[in-house]
Amino acid sequence: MKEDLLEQLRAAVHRLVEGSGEGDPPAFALDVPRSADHGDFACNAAMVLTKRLRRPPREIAQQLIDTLGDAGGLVERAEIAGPGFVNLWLSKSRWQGVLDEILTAGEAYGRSDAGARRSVQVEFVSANPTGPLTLGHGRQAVLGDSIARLLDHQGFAVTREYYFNNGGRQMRVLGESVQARYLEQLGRAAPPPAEALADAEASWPEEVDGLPVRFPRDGYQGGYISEIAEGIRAEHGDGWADDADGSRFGKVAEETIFAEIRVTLDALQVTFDEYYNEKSLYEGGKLEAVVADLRERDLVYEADGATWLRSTAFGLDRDRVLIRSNGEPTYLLPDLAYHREKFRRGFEQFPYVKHAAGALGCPEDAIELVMNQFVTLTSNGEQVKQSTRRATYVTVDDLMADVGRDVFRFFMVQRKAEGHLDFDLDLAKDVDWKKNPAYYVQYAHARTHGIERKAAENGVAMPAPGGVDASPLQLPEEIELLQKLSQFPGVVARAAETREPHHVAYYLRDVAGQWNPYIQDGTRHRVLSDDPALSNARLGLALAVRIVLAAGLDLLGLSAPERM
RNA sequence: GGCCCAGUAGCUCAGUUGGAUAGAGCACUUGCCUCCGAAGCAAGGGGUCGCAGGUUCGAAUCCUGCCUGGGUCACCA
Repeated sequence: MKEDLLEQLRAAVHRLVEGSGEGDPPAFALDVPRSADHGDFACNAAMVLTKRLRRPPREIAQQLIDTLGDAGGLVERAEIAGPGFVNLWLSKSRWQGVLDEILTAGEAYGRSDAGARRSVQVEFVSANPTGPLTLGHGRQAVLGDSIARLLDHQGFAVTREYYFNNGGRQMRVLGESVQARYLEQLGRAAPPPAEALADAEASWPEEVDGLPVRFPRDGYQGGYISEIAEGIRAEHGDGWADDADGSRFGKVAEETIFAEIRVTLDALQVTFDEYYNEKSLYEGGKLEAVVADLRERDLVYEADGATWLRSTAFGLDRDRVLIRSNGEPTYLLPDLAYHREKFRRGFEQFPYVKHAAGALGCPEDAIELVMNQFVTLTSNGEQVKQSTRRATYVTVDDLMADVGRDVFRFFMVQRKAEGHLDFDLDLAKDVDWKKNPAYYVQYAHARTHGIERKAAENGVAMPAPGGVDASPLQLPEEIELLQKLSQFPGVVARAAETREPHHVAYYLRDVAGQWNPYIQDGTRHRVLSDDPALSNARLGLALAVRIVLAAGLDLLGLSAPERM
């Protein structure tokens, strides 16, 4: 609808500027005005053209209107307003036509082949298996999944990938943490003093009450570590007590934790096509190859026993360590190898959902970072730092147990990604989740089914696509509803392009915000009436609303219930 | 201190490729269930869009400076 009009306007503008000199006509906007008094659409072309045409905007506006005419039957009325806006009204029948367009397209309404099946990889969550998923991970999970759904909806061939790190220092510390708890449980080691644990700077005694303190300085303090140790004890008794290193413990811990992460993701209805293991990069000489290639380009040098990446050559602030002096690579090296592998696997674009950790100097435009800030927690009016290691966090499982998947997802996707998401723990307990916008939208959807059930009781069938005469839809609120529904394809396209699913969430709230009052005010416009033609048209409207709401909810990963 | 993000109603946030009178939810006040679903509807109060300049027909939106909050500046990831 809007595109058709825009095309007509472009043509009209083109005719106006003909012979006025060189260059393309300047860009102008066609917007849906806030106030209905300003038309179905408003165009600022006349004001934008003043400089070029050297005439007052209102004069140009009049000329534009004359040139545009009825724009091939689209425009019913045009007015000049304010400093030179051209306000345009489309005929009612145009808007009524939206109804059948939606019903005919059905589930496909709003879909697009803009992506042309190009392959896109969305990599997200990518939490290392060192503990349960926290709210921060949950936000990434929901955000990344919705972006993947949007891109798929817009015709891209999407691969969802979880890249995880189970090699290196982090996992070693994890294993040592479990081992220490295991030995503590067997009475062969002593836990570190509580006050030392609480203080990040404190030093630890070698032993307590004659027992060695085995828990590592930067160990993981969560209760789940002890549970894993108990599991090992239940299975192996004290058979692992004399292990010199923690690698066996680390393996068990990794497997246990990863299994739990997958259960959580499952509950969120977030799925992945691939779990890419950092360890696989250590094999087959991939890391060495990266270093060698970089060295060839003089981007690598040795200093202080470590191997450095000359990242200042890319204009970054400082150089980074690729391989530590103890021979262990930093995360950066496998990460570089990982991205190179991505290209080798043929992906063309990578919206790369990660924390705002900063790009690693990869110059390819194809790597996109969707940054999202941490979820901050407040309790008693104070900020609580989330830390897996120090076991100060709220898990996805905790919150989902309280509110369920749909509310969780809506809550997480409702705010744009780069903003902070502040989560008040105390408020969360008091909050009435039934007043959540997620329910509001789902309720609007369920009501379309309620009406269908009522119609069935009355022996009235739902209209079939292609067979709906929408002309009985004459009320302003009915036309406005159709206008709103007609915006869905544009909203989805923009959300996919900008990787901003929150636009969909707000749009759905708007649609529900028009539909719920419409249904409620049954005195003015009952869907089911004595007038068969009117009933049929309004049932068609209910179906159209249902199609759009269901499609939108699905893009956000929410269910579209038939009753609540 | 450098860089990044943010500052919009009491609270949480939309709106930012420049458009007309700045929006929503929550909270608060007042009404509404013999009526297609009250997880709802109607009405109401609530604002120096952090501050100050600048750009122009027009600025919450763009530019400059400043203030405030957060993040980040490791041989952690």
